[in-house]
Amino acid sequence: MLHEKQYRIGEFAKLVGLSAYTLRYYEDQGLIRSQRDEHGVRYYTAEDIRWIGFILHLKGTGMRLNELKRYVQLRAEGDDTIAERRAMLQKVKDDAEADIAELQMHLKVLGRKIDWYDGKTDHTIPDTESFHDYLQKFNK
Amino acid sequence: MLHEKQYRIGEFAKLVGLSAYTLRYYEDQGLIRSQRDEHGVRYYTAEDIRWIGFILHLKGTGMRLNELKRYVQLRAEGDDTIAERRAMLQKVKDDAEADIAELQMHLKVLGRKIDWYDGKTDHTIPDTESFHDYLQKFNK
DNA sequence: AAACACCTTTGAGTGCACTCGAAGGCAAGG
DNA sequence: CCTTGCCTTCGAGTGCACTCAAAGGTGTTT
Repeated sequence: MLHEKQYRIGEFAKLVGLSAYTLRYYEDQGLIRSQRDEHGVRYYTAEDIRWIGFILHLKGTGMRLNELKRYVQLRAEGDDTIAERRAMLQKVKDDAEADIAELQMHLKVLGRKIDWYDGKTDHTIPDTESFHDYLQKFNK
Repeated sequence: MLHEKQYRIGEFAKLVGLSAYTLRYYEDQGLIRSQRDEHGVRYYTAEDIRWIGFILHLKGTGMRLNELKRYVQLRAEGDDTIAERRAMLQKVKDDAEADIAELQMHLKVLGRKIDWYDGKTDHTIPDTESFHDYLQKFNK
């Protein structure tokens, strides 16, 4: 504990894959905190790595900075806000799952277009068959 | 054929779920074309609905307007560009699939955080166990 | 006659999340 | 002593894809 490694912003930035600019920006926005040495220089610890990691997971699922701010604020308010935080995450999760479903639907059509190109190229699909007609076959 | 329904921009916009502004913008960008009546007023047909539908699938998989422009341009150049178009679509598909994989990885953590909240709420996870510790259990 | 839907060009505004530079200053290391 | 890395505030710039308004026009419907 006493000797936990401390990272200054430059090193920390590389470690978490963000720029120092972005880390300061996130701090301004209230998403992260930093400790300061006797000269006011920021430093971070392993705990901060975990926290950034977590918020990057949230961001990665499509959560916006504003929501993230709200989440962080609730966290600071203590355990009474667990239900609300849980609900936020659930919504983000549901939304992301809906996004995936939609994406997969689009990908299906894209895949069929690729197949159609292949069919045209190797003449297993007649020259006269349009992609639209080809697509229709799957909607039965 | 002779009596195929023609849609003016307002009606067409509603039909495809875009604004008239956006349709004109897409036309400027060379993504779509429109026919004109004797007064210069745009009109669209069922064929245009299919085309917009297709480009919305492409956009939906993360293709950018610039790529879409390139794609449309290749299409206009004829069948010689099929290989290149196929390759574009394949790349977009691969990228989208990678995005989904990443998203699912983030969602996994998010789901575990939700479970952890539930565990805290119903006391099936000890008060002392941090989310980080809880998460570790799954990495074996 | 007015309202409505469309047309044109042009240019500005929006939202999000950074990203960077200026300007001025402190402290440690080679 | 000079470079490097950090600090501050502030404001501007970036990229993408729209989104809209201005200003002036045509043609159709009520």
